[in-house]
Amino acid sequence: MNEIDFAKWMKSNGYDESTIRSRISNCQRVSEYEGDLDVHYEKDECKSLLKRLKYSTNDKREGISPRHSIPINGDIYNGTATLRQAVNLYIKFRNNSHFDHTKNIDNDNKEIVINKKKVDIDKGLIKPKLDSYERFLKTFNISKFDLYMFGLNETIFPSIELVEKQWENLKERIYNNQEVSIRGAGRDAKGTKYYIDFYKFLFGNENVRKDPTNNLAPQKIIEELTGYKRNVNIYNYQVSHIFGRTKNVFMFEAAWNIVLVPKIIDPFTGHETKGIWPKEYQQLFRNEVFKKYSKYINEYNKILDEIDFHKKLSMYISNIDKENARSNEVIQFEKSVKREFSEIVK
DNA sequence: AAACCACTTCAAATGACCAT
DNA sequence: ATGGTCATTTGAAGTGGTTT
Repeated sequence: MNEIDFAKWMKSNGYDESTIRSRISNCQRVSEYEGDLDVHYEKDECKSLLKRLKYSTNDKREGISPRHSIPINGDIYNGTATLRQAVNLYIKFRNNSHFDHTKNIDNDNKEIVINKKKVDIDKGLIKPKLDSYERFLKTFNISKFDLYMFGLNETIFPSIELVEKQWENLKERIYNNQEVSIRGAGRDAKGTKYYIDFYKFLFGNENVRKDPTNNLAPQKIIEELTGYKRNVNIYNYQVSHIFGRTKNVFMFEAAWNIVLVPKIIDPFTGHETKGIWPKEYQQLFRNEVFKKYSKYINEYNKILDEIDFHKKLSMYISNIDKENARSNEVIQFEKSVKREFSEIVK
């Protein structure tokens, strides 16, 4: 649970300081007994949790005990209603936080310190947060929102017709034993041989290749589809896989998974940046992409079912096991391939 | 012992919905 | 329209503990 940003968000929405404290306490109490709110949010936008937090006047009349396990030392109806409301507020915050606190990022750099002992702050045991990106934006008077918008607007996507054609062609190659590339897997690309072997088993395709530079195929694809050639007519853009999964034959070469990202924005798309930044930006970016490419994302998810991926994988793994006792390499491969073939979800 | 603080619980205000 | 019922929302009151 992200108390600090939740507090900022409530503040920017005009909530009273005491209300802010109350709602944070409420949410913390729910988290303590029912699990972290962020986890609930990621799982199902807290739907199952909210179900348990339902308690009507009728329930009260009939003396039904609450469906949640949070102790309430008082009126269950009222208490449950308060907690439910707090969770709903947190959901609201999670749903539009990336828009709301970008607006007033520059207004005040004052930390709202929640539930920290005042002495500790005075003694300097708790330092206010310092973030170089925030300092940078403040110095040059750029709002976070504008930076994000720059990133979204300047990211180059291939045209949708070309994406469509290329995707059909890619699937055809996969299913018809033609050449397809993947990125090398594991240290020194040792895991790649398992991938290549697995694709033989899965589609009878014997022509899956490890990309020689780990990025040659995507470079070429983006060049063909957009007309931009690196260091010839385009500079300081980075070829980037939106959904990763570069060892997955369906994903490494899929044009709908590849974009040109301005290098200045790249830190927000990757994992080297810490804190809320990449999370926020990725959320915005993903929303855009889900709108644009929902057709392909759905199709990809369906393919996972159609090829019966999980069943085939366990068949394949148990096959290797017969010859080759359960080695570390195989365990690594199994983990990796499951990630690479995971469903794409918002 | 007074002031302060975190946290929980409660009561009142509000508004949606429904039957009349 | 009117009144009743209910869920939701809000912040103040209450509680119990710590700090000054």
